[in-house]
Amino acid sequence: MNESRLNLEDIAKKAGVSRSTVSRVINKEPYVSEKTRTRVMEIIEQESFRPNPAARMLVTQRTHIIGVVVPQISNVFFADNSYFPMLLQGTSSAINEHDHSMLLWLQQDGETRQEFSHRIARNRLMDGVVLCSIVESDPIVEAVLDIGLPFVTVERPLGFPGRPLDQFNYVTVDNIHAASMAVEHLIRLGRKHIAHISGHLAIADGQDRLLGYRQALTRAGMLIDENLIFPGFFTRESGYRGMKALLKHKPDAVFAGGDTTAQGAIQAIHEAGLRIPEDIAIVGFDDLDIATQTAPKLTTIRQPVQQKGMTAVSLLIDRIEERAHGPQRVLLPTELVIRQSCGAIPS
Amino acid sequence: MNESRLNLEDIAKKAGVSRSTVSRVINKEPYVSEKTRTRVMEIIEQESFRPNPAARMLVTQRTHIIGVVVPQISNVFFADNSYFPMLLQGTSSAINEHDHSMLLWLQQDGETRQEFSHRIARNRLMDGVVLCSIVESDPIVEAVLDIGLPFVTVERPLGFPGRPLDQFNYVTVDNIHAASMAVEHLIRLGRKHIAHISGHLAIADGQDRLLGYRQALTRAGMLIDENLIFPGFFTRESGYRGMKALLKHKPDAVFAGGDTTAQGAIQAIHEAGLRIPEDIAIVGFDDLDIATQTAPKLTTIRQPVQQKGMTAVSLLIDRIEERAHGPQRVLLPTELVIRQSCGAIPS
DNA sequence: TTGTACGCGTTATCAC
DNA sequence: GTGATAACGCGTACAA
Repeated sequence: MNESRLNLEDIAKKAGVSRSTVSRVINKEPYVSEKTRTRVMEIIEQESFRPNPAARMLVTQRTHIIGVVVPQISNVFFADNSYFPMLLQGTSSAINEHDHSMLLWLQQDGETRQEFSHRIARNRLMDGVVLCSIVESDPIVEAVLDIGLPFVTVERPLGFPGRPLDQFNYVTVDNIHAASMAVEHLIRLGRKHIAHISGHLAIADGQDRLLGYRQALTRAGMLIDENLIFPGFFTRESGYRGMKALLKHKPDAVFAGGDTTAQGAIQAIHEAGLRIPEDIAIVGFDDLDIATQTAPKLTTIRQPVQQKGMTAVSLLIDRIEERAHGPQRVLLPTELVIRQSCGAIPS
Repeated sequence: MNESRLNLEDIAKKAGVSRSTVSRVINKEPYVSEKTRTRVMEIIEQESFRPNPAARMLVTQRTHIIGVVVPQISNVFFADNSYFPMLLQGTSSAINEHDHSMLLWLQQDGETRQEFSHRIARNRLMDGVVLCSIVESDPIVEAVLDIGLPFVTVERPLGFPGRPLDQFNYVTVDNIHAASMAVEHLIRLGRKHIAHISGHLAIADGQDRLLGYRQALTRAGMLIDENLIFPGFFTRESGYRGMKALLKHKPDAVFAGGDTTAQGAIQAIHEAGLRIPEDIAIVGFDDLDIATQTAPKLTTIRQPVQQKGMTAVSLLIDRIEERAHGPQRVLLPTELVIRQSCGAIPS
């Protein structure tokens, strides 16, 4: 909102019609003659008039603003990988497509999740929010539920005691199945001691990938050695530390919960003087940019991160505009991308 | 804006006062007795009432929304490095501190800069914008100038024909001096054939770093070999290609326009079977996370990216609230961070 | 098909 | 100190 600008009344005067007619034209309502419509349009164009959004919000009770909430789980946003920038590209694209605007919420250093959720809930500017990296009993989810703000999570929601889980809308990938695919690839290649550096286990993605790892081993009749499971945080650093710890137990393969984690693990493997894939094979998850920049290039599970963002926004706007009612869940496809880190020949 | 909520009138009724008094309390205005103030405050707290921002905007002509505009120069945002996430952390933090909200604008794939600038200018939700990666005669800058939207650039602005440059507010670092520091470091270590892979030369940061490179060589009495200058784009890929091209001319050192660029260059150097720093020394710029993840670790120029974002927001809000009038320029400090990529012993 | 009149929830300007 | 009341700019029944 800057300086003094024209309003509906001014345009109406210039066009020789009433304010309501101009309003009808702008909102593409019926019952306006072609003649007046074009005349009004011309003036609007010529003055490059845009209705005052605040006035509009006030009367329609809609802001056309979508919030995107990014909690700071272990600094993943601002330094560790490109997952969130890609997700934002996705949400931004869809939000733009729907003629909305994107309000971005980043958790601050030293701000608790509780405080963060308060900050979001106090703001009344949004028609709905996209939530990611949610954890069990997440205060952010509780807060938006409390104030009745429509939301979609980019993640399977975890337990929320006392909350009807069937009202949650979300978009994600089948992490369990995808993780199984990764581990089965390693099994197929003859690996016997397959380790796992998990993602953040407070997050569904992390939990489900661990579960998929377990299932794949079990299905193959292999024993699960708890020593070969290291709980990480989706970060490079936890991948590095995890691998260092795992090396004591002589794994011949690792499934990392994310590409960034894999990157850290690769560094640890190299520092130990071991070769990839000869001594240790490794599979990642996400297929971020870095997957093609490691040496050797990383075999990984590709998930459509941008599309997750886009879909989340679509679901959200459908809900806001009440085009959709029941719970909406979308599972996007994943794909095993074979590169050089497992010794399989890329077909 | 969700469902039916309470308004000033409701609170007033519960407190047994008038709407105006409640308004005064909320806006911390004087001329309210302590007694009524606390009573009203209690009710506000208890009902967790928040004034309707739309109504507020309508009358105050202020939205308390700051836009942050990120053009997509060679995909830098969503895949190539952590510069923008860090910048966003900075803006977000300051915006939050000032009780504003952050509207994020990302240029879309396939969207021209012209279209992007239109999309931004059409939106009337912002009190001001932070602009980055601006180029010469940038349509985005032209657009915000045209509509009179307050803005601050995170970059020294380039020529804008017919525009009074002295009205531009910006925050940046002294790129020329910083680049000189980097090159002088290489000279001090005895390097004779120092190459430069530049950043994007349409952007001031890119231009100024190149200039600093030239100045340092000249001051040292060294000849400038144009063959040793490769025009890049701040991306890893341009660093990789640039280094491949430069290797033909046998440089013994490289100053890269950014850490990501340096990362690409390092890869090319290694692939050529050369050693760092023995055969080629390399200095980067930014001191991003990746600077400590290359092998060897990267000597680089540190610039305070988050602080750039924070400062930009402060300047902007000062301008919006008319606390500041003249042009405001802030130069943040840089620092040479010596690691292992030049052969100097970190002191 | 068009115009009138009211309401959305605040802040600001007056009186008192 | 406090309370009416007029804006702010738009959408929308309702009347014409």
